[in-house]
Amino acid sequence: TNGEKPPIDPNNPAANWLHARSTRKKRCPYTKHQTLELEKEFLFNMYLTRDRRYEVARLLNLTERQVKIWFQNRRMKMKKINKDRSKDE
Amino acid sequence: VMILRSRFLDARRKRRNFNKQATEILNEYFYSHLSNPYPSEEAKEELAKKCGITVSQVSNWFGNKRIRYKKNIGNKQTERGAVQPQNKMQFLS
DNA sequence: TGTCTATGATTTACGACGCG
DNA sequence: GCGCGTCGTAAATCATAGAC
Repeated sequence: TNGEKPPIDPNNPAANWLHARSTRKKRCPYTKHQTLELEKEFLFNMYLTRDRRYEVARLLNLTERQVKIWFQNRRMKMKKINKDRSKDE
Repeated sequence: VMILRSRFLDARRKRRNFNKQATEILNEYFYSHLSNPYPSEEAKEELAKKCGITVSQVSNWFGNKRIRYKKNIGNKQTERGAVQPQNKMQFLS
């Protein structure tokens, strides 16, 4: 839903495949401590209540949105791991 | 058996570069669909089978390829190989 | 053998879309 | 409509095979 062309557009690379959000927050790797605590919380429950999300965010100095998205990504990761394991025969 | 199994799992866990033929197949698909290098789930499955890798690995490869290709535009990286003179990228006007 | 860089995998952050 | 769910992805980063 927007452009943001790479620096150059030599001839016609046919690379119109969009994407490239200009307003996106840059990825910021979490600290070992943050990741460890998030993993512990995930072990306790894969889904967060509103209150728990607020508390975790406050404790780890992350936004609630970051915590919410971390859990979403973590659930996807778990799904992939389970899929790979099941293909182990 | 446990030892063999764990050894097998360990061996698989280690990353290995894909063999030349697999890379050629993936590149051929990529460059012949340059205007829209996003294989469908079905296409990914077929590529995975032909390359002897998993669908996830195909997805990883295309993700890496798209971003790294973009980062090179302007470079001489027309990358040899699969692009036939009679390119297939048409329409989309 | 000891650098490095290319490559496959993983980690953040969203957009698109679904459901209650 | 909102709010949180999944799915597929971009982009940055990680880990280390492998080339040199």
